[in-house]
Amino acid sequence: MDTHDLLPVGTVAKRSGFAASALRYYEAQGLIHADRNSGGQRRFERSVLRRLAFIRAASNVGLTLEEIRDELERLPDGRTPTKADWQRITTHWRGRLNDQIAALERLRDGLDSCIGCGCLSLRRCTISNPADRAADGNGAPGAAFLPPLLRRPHKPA
Amino acid sequence: MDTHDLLPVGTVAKRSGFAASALRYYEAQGLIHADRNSGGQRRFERSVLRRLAFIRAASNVGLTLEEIRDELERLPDGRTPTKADWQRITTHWRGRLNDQIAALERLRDGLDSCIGCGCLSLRRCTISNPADRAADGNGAPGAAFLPPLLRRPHKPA
DNA sequence: CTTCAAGCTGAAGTCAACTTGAAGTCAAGG
DNA sequence: CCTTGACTTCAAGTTGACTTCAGCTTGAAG
Repeated sequence: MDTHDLLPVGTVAKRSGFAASALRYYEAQGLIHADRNSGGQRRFERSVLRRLAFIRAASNVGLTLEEIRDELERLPDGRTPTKADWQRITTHWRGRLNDQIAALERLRDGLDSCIGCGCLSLRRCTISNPADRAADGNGAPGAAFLPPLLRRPHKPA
Repeated sequence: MDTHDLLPVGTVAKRSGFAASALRYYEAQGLIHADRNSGGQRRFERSVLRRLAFIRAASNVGLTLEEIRDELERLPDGRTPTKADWQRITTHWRGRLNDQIAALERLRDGLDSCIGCGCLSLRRCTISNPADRAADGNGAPGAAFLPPLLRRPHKPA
């Protein structure tokens, strides 16, 4: 309908919910592509909106931009994912979400089991020591190690 | 057994699993306290280990250091939490974990419902638009908004 | 007494994912 | 033609939780 179906950055920003600065950043990082008009301004194809939806979904799932770029690069340029692509991807994502959920549940359940005990024992407490490591036998409170639990703050406005 | 039961920073680091630099940082941020010996070196009371366990637990649950400090400040200085303290705290934490778990489950279930559809519709897809906002009626793909899902990366070694 | 690991401070660096700012260009309406 | 708002680039700033560095001091062992 427009000049040639190409959208300037502000329009893409409004329609995608990303700030224009984020779109420029994504372009610089190679996650999205933009043509330029004669004056050097970005002109996005409409398919970028779908790509941005993918980016947001992936980032909601907790992937870093680098991982997202990798995943996008495995798709032929600009192609809409096929059913097979999409199954591979969602399988990956679902695994990740399940890991995160499981880690949180372990934490929460450890919390429940601790209610009222007030222990916070460094070597026994599931909350300060979720993965049940650090039970070295030398009497001293064992070191507590971190689980690679969560990803990304994602603080919007 | 030692001079007066006071631990230097390296020992606390080893026993707590935190790096010495992190301990100095926590002291600077007011999360833990250290006395000084005649030469100006930190000497920690053993109770700091329990406090550090608390800090690690809280940070595993996803609290920021600021929130942790607030929570610690609500306890009389250095006191081991009473049963009541601990119940209040774990209730708070459990709520937070449940929120996070629920958010992830919504995401995962949306993912399941999308398998094979390959849609990634900006206005319909639960993954790119988890909170089901952005259904403005004007034909254009609606903006996708972020849920305030997760906290803190927590990337150890 | 020597030695050197361990400690000290304060400033600066790191990481991710952007945002903000400055200074200038482009495009569309009147 | 002029104005205004959208756009450009590149550099620097932001946040949280630390780590690293430089340069110096302390303290325990031999």
